Amino acid sequence: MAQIEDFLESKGVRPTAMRLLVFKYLADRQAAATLSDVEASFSKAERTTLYRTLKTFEENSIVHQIDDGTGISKYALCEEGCNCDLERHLHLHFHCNKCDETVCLTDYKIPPLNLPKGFIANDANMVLKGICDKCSQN
Amino acid sequence: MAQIEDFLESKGVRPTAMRLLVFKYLADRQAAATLSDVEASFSKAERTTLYRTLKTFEENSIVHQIDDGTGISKYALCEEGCNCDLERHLHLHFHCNKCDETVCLTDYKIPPLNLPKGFIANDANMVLKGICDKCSQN
DNA sequence: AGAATTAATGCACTTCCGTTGCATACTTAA
DNA sequence: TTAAGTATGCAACGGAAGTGCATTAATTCT
Repeated sequence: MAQIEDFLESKGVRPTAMRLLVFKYLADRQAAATLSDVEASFSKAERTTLYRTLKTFEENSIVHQIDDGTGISKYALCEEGCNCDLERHLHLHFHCNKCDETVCLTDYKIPPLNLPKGFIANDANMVLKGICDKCSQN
Repeated sequence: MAQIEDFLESKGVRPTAMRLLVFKYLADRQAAATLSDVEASFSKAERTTLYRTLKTFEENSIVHQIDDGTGISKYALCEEGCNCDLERHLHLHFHCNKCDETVCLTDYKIPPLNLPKGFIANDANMVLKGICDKCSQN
């Protein structure tokens, strides 16, 4: 917990009790979490507070937001050493149609592409959909 | 218009007046359209009707839905010969942060990837974000 | 330490998009 | 022409995102 505290401070985020708990929740989780997911495990906390906690984390490059095509924003901790501002999380995300969970495939970078003249890309989002490793075992 | 009529029928969709107009609207447009876009140009028509028109088009592989990360579904006509059911529209989409329009880059296919063991992908979504050709000229 | 300032939280409420149910109008087939 | 099926219009719901404001907690300054 003390480590988390230091970490949040190093990111310029005040380590309040709420934030520590939310961070821990995300850290203990393999899959990306929606606001509702977080809400469900902190029944005592306000939706808005959790919403703003996630926003704050995102603004300070502690989590990254994932748009996996379900229409609901999900959040996942940035990898250690992931310089979010520069590399913009250009890794893959995988959404399982069976368990409906979305995970980061951090080792898989989005392949570079030569776009048509005039198009300048500075961000990318790539989501693969199918059956994840856990679900394909059963 | 008669061509459109035939085309819709060949796709198993009844060519009603509304549908012909919506199809024409999409065909005359370069960028993908949101429901609101369509709504705005058919002020006399009901939101729901347009909504269902787009759904019907989608179900019958006339348009494909695009999730460009703005959180709002967009729709674009399928390319001629695009066998939506089989190839699943695995082309790129480009979202311009300046004009907020999303276009299909139909010539750019999503590059194949070797996923980790256990992951089985059967669909993919890839959206690049930046400045489009029109906006980069100014 | 105590007052003043700044930041975080809680509560209420709004907006926007997607979606559904049901009644009515229209089309097609018998 | 009647019956069946389909499309449209209207009303309403639900979920998620977001905002405004009052309250509480934490920090800073003197």
